[in-house]
Amino acid sequence: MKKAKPSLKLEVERAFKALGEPTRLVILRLLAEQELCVCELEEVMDISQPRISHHLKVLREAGLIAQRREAQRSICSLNQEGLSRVVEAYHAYMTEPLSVMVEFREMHERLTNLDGNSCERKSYGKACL
Amino acid sequence: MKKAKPSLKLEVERAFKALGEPTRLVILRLLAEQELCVCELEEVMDISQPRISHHLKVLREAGLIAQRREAQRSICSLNQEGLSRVVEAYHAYMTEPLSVMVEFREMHERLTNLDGNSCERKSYGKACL
DNA sequence: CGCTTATATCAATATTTATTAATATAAAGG
DNA sequence: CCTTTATATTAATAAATATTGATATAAGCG
Repeated sequence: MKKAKPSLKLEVERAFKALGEPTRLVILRLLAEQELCVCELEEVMDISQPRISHHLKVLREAGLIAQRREAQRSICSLNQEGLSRVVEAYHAYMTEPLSVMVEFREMHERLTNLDGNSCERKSYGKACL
Repeated sequence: MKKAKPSLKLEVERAFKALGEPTRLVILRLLAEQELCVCELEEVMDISQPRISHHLKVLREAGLIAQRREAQRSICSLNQEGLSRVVEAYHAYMTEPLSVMVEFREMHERLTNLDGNSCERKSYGKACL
């Protein structure tokens, strides 16, 4: 069976996490210049091959790049719509009603019930001294 | 003295890193509903106050939220242009010529000199057996 | 097939980041 | 001032992620 589609929130988190790492930002920027295979990235960036492969996997799973085989080589290319997809997902996440997102069920309830006395409720002890 | 403006790459990295974390994504989503002070976030999210403060700092430094004082309270609000700013910075990062970005100086050189023999150069030993 | 090239995966370690508990600071109010 | 409320900061710990070194897999070649 294929893996279930992650929630909007998880999808957004995964994409931004992939984008928020220096090595991966370099890979993306280089792929913006031209397609590169793994060993070329290795040579240009001067870092180890497993390290490249690891980051490529993260980027691929976030939908930011594509990889295809060509003989033994794995050719990497930038997914041009990558970021706009992420931005769309983020926008959907930010506008989807809280009542619709399961992970917000309880928080939505508490948010609705806010009465302006949140701080007072967290008394700092010494009450009975 | 004020701190120097970070490079485009660092700016982008910081913003995406701020966005790629589940607790912060919740804070952002709640602030999309309404302004909230720290203790309200604490109550709605049901997590500790220092934890909230820590994440607020990260979000603030990434330019994604604003905080203002009102009496003892610190009122947090979503920076509406936050994401578009980030997207613009990312776009600038991805299109700025490699020759212009200092951190790409050496990589740009090696990229230019790629000759299609990157893989062969990384011989796997046994050459002399 | 056996061999080489190219990439992927895995387990162990290092590094970074988040969380907690304790404490410090800031802002009223009596 | 002293006290309470609200938030921030700090040091210690826990958890997540990146890196490395070793090894496995995959694809062409003789």
